Amino acid sequence: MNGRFKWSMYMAAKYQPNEIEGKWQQFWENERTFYTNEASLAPKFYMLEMFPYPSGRLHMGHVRNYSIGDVVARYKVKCGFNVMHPFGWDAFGLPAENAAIERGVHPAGWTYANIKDMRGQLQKLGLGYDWDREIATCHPDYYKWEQLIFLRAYEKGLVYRKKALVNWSEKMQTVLANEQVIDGVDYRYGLPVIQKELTQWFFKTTAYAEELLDGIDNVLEENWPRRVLLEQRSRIGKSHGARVEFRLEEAIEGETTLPVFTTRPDTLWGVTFMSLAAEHPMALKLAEGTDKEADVNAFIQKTLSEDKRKRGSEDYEKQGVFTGKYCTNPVNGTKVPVYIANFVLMDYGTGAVMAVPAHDQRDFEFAQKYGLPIKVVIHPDENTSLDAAAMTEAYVEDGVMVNSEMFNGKNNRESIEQIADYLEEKGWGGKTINYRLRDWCVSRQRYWGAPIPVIYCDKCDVVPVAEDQLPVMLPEDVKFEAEGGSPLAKCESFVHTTCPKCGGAARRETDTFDTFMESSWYQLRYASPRFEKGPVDPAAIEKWLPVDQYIGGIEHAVGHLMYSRFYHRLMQDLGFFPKSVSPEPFHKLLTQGMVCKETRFTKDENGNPVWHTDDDIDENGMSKKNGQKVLTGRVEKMSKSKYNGVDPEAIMARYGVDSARMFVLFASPPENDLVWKDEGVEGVHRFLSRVWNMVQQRLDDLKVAAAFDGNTAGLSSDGKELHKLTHQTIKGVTEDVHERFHFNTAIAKSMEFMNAISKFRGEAGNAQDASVQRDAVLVLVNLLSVFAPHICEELWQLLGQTGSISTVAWPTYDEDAVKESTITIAIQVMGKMRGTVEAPAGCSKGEMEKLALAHENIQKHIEGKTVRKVIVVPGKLVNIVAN
RNA sequence: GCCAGGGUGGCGGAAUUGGUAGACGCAAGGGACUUAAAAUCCCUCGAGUGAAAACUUGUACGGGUUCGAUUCCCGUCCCUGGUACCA
Repeated sequence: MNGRFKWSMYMAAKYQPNEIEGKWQQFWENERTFYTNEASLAPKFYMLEMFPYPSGRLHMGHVRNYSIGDVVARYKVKCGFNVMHPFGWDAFGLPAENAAIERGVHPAGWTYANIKDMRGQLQKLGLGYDWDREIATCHPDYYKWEQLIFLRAYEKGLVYRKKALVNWSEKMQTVLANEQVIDGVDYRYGLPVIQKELTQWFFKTTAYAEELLDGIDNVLEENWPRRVLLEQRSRIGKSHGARVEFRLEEAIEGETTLPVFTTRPDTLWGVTFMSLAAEHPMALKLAEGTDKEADVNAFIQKTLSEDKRKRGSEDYEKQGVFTGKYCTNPVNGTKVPVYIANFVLMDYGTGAVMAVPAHDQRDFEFAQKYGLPIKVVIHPDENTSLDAAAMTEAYVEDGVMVNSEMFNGKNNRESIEQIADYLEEKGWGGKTINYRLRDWCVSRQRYWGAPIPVIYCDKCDVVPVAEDQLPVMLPEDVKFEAEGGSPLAKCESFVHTTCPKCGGAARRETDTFDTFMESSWYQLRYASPRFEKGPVDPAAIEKWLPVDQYIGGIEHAVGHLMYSRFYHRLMQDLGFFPKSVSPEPFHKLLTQGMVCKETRFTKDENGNPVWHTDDDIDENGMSKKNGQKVLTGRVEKMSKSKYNGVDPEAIMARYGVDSARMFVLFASPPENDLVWKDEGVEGVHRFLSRVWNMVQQRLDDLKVAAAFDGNTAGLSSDGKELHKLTHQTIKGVTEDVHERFHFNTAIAKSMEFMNAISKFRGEAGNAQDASVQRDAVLVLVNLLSVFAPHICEELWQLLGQTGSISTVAWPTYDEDAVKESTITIAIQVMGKMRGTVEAPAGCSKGEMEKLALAHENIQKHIEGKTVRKVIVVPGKLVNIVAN
């Protein structure tokens, strides 16, 4: 013990997380540490993670998502922000209905029980939420506002009805969601699913295409992951082109022209036929009453009955049928045959395509198959011409226009705009912009969702439910069966109603909303979760929106994130909150990676894998199921089917919450996939134990030491080093946490700091050393408290500090204290490392060069050579060029 | 096919602007303590040569720019994700 601090002589208590964690969770709840203070004048910070579906079981993906969010929220609290960090439940959805069918439990009961269970599990994670703001989207107080928003949008013409195809199972007499259809058959019986047309409700998302693009350019560009923006841009799919109207031989239902969209008006003179989608409204009409009618009908029926996914697949054979009709190319009066083709999509452009086989590969293949003419209108250049008869594929590159009247000899790319202007001038079409984005179909033929507030009357047609009649409640007394259609449609008491207009007998809409409707505006509702006069309190929106930091899975890159961006603008335009609020709901986005684990398996007699959990394997690596040697498979996303999931509760029970949280933060940066390793959790658990033991062992010294006054003069050289490292660590950790969210490196720096503190032994009797050690330990606990809050609260208290570490200010560093007094200079000869030398900080270039040349090993390397040049990077490196 | 992002020890990952590659952790090996084990602590740890000092080599592969390249440029291979008859 000579020259050292006394160590506590009693046996310090071992780190036992389960004994302290509950206590501090209760403390935060009692003190309302993480509840928003509406009266606070501090700047606001709205922190939000994507809310979960209440499946009933917390999984590691949740632990990761919410741990990341909690670090940011805790950090912002410590930085003095007035933080709003709410939580809720995306509570409508299919699993509840499946549970009802399979186990006879009511979706509502099942859902609320799951919420209770999951809330308990989350609270055990020690997450700092404002539970006063909790919402569940299946609650009428939530969905009634959604119904109101829908009605207002309907009034404004932003909602409409049209026919659309759905997946229909004859066996089950019901509509299936896309995920319930696997390779064209249903998930339950494996029987065929057909496409059936139903009238459904749509939001006019397309009206916002341009605004959604503007938001990306003006607000999100720097703040959202590039990947997500790219996916959103490509989903919106803006493309410039021209509309061209081909004349029909005779009017069909009053239509005299067949409009097409093309991005290549420069190939207009090369059109040799026309292709229509099978769904095109004119498809059936064209052949009506002709000898082609039977063939055309058969072809359309065949195409429509095929699975959407199959139609989109690569090896799908391009087929078509001639309608017997022709239309006329306005620019040159050429009559071209009209075909129905199975590769033309009704969803894009006008559902009709002008076919230019010479310059489009699909049209080329189609023309060859059906013996249609190929007409070249672009040559690669003046000296190279194409021969249609000799072509083996379409020429899609740029070149010189030919056979195109007044455009002959011109560059095709440069002529595109002029041709569009020419069409406009002649009244044959004109410039246009087309979007890939489709209107949003919100009708779902399911029970467990928000009812669409509409009534159908034989006399008055479609009648919206009066606003004072909202909510249209989801009835509870319904039967759930796998077969026989929607429970809501069979619920007589729900369906039969009176018409609000004429008072006669009428029927209610029995479809419910897509669950993306609920998740599109929950971030707005959180600002005033119990507001009774509307979906949102405008004052609260002005105060809290936008969300400053949003965190969630990359799988929502387009779906949820596109719908909520649309919905935010929609609600703003409907006047629910003012235009002064940002048009974007989420200003910063972090998309975290998946939680994965290696898979373990044996093989059955057919060579197919039989997945194993860790518990299925004995200590010799053999299967308890079949006695075979267990093999290790790829690292894959944790899933029930692969048996590679890890139960968060088991981990928490074994290592404690802080270790579980810390591991998911330390194992990799948030945006990467995380590979789960039990040994890794043990590692961070060991680290936390070392912190715990260090504080316990030095507690007596730490408690009696005076607060460090910042005066470094009296410190021993080790003391000076520790003081410097303290400030360097604050700087490094702050930078890692602040914008980069690189918690893995922040934790690594804390570990290095901890290792240095453990090694530190102050000079005997040096009070300044004792103080600087105290300062270091307090800083360590403060920094770690955002990652491992429970142990840090306990240690903070143990160290005799008052208050909660959760509300103590984040430490700040002194720029001078961070600076090194001596620097290590790297010395290279011809760019190769040959040694290092210590030099005082601020050492001049000349001195650096002198020190480098004097280095023993360097002399050896430059011996007998001429020094041509010496490159000196101040404070870093000297490179000697010699030969 | 197209678009995007990657490829660094046995593993997860560091290296923020071109300047000492491999921080931190895991695993592994060796040692201390113990009757023993666990726990804990100490040491080693990219590959090769060497007793050591040191040297060679090394960030998918092949080139280039540079005094100097994991980092910048060109080409190739591989992986992951998104998207796909988009007219």
